[in-house]
Amino acid sequence: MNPIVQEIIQSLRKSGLRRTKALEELITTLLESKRPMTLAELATSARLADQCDKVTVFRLLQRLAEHGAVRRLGLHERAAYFTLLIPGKHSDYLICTSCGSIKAIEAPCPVHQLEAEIREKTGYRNLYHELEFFGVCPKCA
Amino acid sequence: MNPIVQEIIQSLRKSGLRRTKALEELITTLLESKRPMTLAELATSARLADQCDKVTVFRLLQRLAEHGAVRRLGLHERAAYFTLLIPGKHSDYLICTSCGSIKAIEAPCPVHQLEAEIREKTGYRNLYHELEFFGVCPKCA
DNA sequence: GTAATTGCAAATACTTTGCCACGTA
DNA sequence: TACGTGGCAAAGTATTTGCAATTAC
Repeated sequence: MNPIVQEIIQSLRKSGLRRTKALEELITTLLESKRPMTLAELATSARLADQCDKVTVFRLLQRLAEHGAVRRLGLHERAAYFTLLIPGKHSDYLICTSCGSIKAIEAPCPVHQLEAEIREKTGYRNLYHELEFFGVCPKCA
Repeated sequence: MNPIVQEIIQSLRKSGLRRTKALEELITTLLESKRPMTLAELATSARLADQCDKVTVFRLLQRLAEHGAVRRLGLHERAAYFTLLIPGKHSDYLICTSCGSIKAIEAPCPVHQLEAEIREKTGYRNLYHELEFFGVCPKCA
């Protein structure tokens, strides 16, 4: 099994979470995905569909978010999107408003400077940001 | 009545929308608000609560969004947020993850350069972005 | 054995649609 | 008059909770 998955689970176990098959598969699925996924997508994905109930995936995501292992994103859909939170990694996204495709943006994020300013000037704690670009992709146009 | 509201309604009338009291009050409310608002907030706001049904507000917002007069935002809540789209104006937001307060950020948006690059390199049309900062505000911390 | 985890069912929250009456132009 | 608009009720979609059974450690 993927050593990064092992590492994440190890860290979670210290917080009292138990190592279950569903947890393992969920983290693996999120890690393999190159974009955020919805609860419905996760629950019906190859690794999880026959593994456990949708509600279980929901509760796992909830716990993982509480422990800072995943982040819940907006991304403009009615359903919430989830992504693994890996220290040092950050993604902004490019989303097609027509077909809904989501791509991570390669370019370095231009927001860190402003984020630092806001942190200083406003005194907000645990600051992070979410940046998305919306438009109609070439295929749809 | 506010001349900007008049102007917006004029422009909408050219697209076939009719001037109704509810439309007027909705646009005025959105214009007066310094932050995006949810459907529920709008429907129960001073100007609209006794004016019309929630469903009517919903449909108005829908029409306005279709005609590019309002934009629907994510902002991480379960409910969608709406904001008037005024040419030349753009806001990024600072949101408290604890109390949910939303503030527009004064500083100039640092993303336009990247947005231009993406427009060129990817060929996406009608590109725009949404940028939010999340953190715990001083009051909540 | 104990506490975390799970499944299933049901409750909630928010959004969206249908249908017919009404108002604007 | 004609067609956009409004209200009310109901359906749809996504999320969240309750509780008893199960599993990890």
